[in-house]
Amino acid sequence: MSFSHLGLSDKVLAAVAAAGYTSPTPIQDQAIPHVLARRDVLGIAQTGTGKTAAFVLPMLTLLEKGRARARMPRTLILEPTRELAAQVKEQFDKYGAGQKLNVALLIGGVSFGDQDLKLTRGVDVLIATPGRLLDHTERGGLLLTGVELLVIDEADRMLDMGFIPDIERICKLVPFTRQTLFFTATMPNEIRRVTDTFLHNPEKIEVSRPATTAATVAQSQVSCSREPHEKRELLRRLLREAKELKNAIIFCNRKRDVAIVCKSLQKHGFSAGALHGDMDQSARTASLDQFRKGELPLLVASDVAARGLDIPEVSHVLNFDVPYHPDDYVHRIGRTGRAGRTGTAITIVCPADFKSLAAIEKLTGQAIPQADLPGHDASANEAVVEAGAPAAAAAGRSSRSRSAPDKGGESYARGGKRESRKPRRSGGDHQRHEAPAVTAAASKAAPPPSIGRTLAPRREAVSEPGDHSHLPAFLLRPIRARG
DNA sequence: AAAAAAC
Repeated sequence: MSFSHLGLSDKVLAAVAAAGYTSPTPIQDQAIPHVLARRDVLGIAQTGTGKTAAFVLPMLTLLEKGRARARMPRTLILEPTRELAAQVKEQFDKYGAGQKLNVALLIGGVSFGDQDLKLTRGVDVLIATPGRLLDHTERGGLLLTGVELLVIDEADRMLDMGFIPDIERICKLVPFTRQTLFFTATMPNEIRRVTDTFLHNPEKIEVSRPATTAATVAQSQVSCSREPHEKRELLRRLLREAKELKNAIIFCNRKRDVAIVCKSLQKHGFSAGALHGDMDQSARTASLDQFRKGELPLLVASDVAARGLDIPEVSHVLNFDVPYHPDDYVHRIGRTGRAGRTGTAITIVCPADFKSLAAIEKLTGQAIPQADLPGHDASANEAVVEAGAPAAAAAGRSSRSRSAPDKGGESYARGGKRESRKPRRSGGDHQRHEAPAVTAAASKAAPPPSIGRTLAPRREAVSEPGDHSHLPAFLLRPIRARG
């Protein structure tokens, strides 16, 4: 199988070959001919399936003809986060280097004026997050009446983030006759409503969900008390003792904890950077760039980094917190073990997390084994297993089927009020549906109860701040870098 | 519960 039969132009084929790709992924193979035939496409695909190139490559071929007019972009791509938007732009820069294309990025957090200037010069490809795009249209600096092709990417995530009303507004600003490419990982009712309204006789392409969690990722959990201080200490131990750690993303549930954990690691001599949505855009970009280049081995991040970001060669994912929503776990650990490489995912679990953990094990259909950490006090975890086992068993009786991708359907069905930008994801909806039996391991017999034991005794410090004797050199902070 | 996204 090669790219040559898909109908791409010679220029694009040359760029693909130069990038070292020889065979298309299933979504590329199926979508590209339809895009080139100017059909609408509904692509149901996860990130990591080669989805971006599935629209970038044919768009480059289509854009070889024609020229952009001032303030009237020819194509428009909508992305849920700034980082994803920037990542798509990189793909255009990479594969479109041989073409004189004007590609503009309209995202928040950066200068409005520069973007406006670029729009006046005419753009072939406009890549945007919804808020900033609407800002430009409302100020009159941007006309969407010349858009020939519209891409809506990560639609279900936009739904989670409350962007659907914005998407609908934007869809009404582009010509009715445009071509639309629509990508989503799942099809909840609210998304189905959007596709029914805005797609014309779409070609539906569904690529098999990559096994929810890649087999190349070794998963484990480590118990801990909920004391932030002890969690940070455990995190340091995990980093020190991790095998074959090259670099790691450390996920926290809250932005403030991202900042705290990052600072703490730095204080203890680790070379770490932070990434969350309250940082200014230049700092976000800087952290991500340094991490990608390998200059920064540790990235402490919120779920802004959980989905879609392409960071090759992440050896470890560490969940400082168990994510609230099981899908987020799958996305987080999907940052490692990519492209057939091996990866390691370790999750720190406190007693209060048993529900979230049971939901994760049910979603992935596999129990997460305890990490082997000699001397680590597991007493805090006995409460977890004890409380978690009945929950997992109950889940086996009444949970949803994983073959039904439109999870939480009814919870999305109502609403649609413009002013409500709140996510409508209903927590705990997994309790209401039915599902396959939970794995044997997850429902294994619970150990004897240890009632009332929620806090592990304070462990002896593994090392004092400033004692970096066991820390590999590359994990150390360079002297007087990054205050 | 939290995060994300416009000034």
